[in-house]
Amino acid sequence: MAQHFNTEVVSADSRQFYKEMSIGTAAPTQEELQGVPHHLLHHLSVQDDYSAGKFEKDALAAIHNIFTRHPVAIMVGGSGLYINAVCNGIDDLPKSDERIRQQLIDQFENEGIEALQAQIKTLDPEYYATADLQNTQRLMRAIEVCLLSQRPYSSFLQKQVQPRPFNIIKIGLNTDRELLYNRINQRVDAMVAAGLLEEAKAMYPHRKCNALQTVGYKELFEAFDEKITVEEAIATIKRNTRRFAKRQLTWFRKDETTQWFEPTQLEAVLAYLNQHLNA
RNA sequence: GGUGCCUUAGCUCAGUUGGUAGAGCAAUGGACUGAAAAUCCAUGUGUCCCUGGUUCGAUUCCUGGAGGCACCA
Repeated sequence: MAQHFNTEVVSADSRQFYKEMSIGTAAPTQEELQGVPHHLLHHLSVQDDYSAGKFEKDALAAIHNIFTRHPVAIMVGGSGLYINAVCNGIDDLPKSDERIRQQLIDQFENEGIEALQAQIKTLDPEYYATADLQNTQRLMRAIEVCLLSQRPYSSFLQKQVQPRPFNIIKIGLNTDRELLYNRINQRVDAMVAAGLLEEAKAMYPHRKCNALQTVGYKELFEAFDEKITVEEAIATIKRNTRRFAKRQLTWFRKDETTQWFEPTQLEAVLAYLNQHLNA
């Protein structure tokens, strides 16, 4: 598609950002890039902090950069929250604070989820009323925002779509579930054949980094710690990738402006795009 | 060929003193505002191998058969 429009690509894949992670993230090879310039691909190290908020800024900068040369830009990827941040905007929340986050993790481990629930009930009753009270990560983030800002977390959530100075056309790709799962299983085997174990081994010292909380690596770390066998780890990678694909579909199906195609329907996608670009 | 055991959800198995069934895993649906390939919520899955018999009623008991495993020959 980028070749058809003679333009460039912005990656919205939150794991292909990291230059040390190529095999396990199925990052495109030099050959697959086909000479098309790609932005926000392998531009970070696994030790870097990154977030949806930073991605919004970086991606918008990359898109405007492309617009100085081409009338069309293409964003590709799988991380729904990150794509939403670019398409709709993300509210200006305080960014995470390592010290407070560690305090909350300690509190959770010592006092349980009830302590977090009680705290958010006091700090932000409005959020408490609708929050997923079993989701410790989300509770900790909400408490963190309240503590950092001295304001309720819910007061930041505008839920307003930010206007963008460009039109957005959304294309979704999906196929028969059995075929999709077969291809996922084959892809994992191909990763293993391409040296996934060696890549994961090299990342083992960084296993605590957020970037390594990733399907394909976290399971192998368990095998390196001899908690499971390598065969079990590979089977679990396949299962977790299937589940991840299902969650992606759940996320993207919610957006009614997305037009869905089979992955093989390049001509139909191009026809759809041309029709909407001229409109 | 003989003897014994087994056959129940996609898989591994539990169970019904006879009233058509349930765990784990897999799977399915959903949520999602700086950890998002993260995190969290919800939900079933059935000719109980086939056949005839006993019975108001059989997946359960009995006859015969099929398939599997083990041992003996």
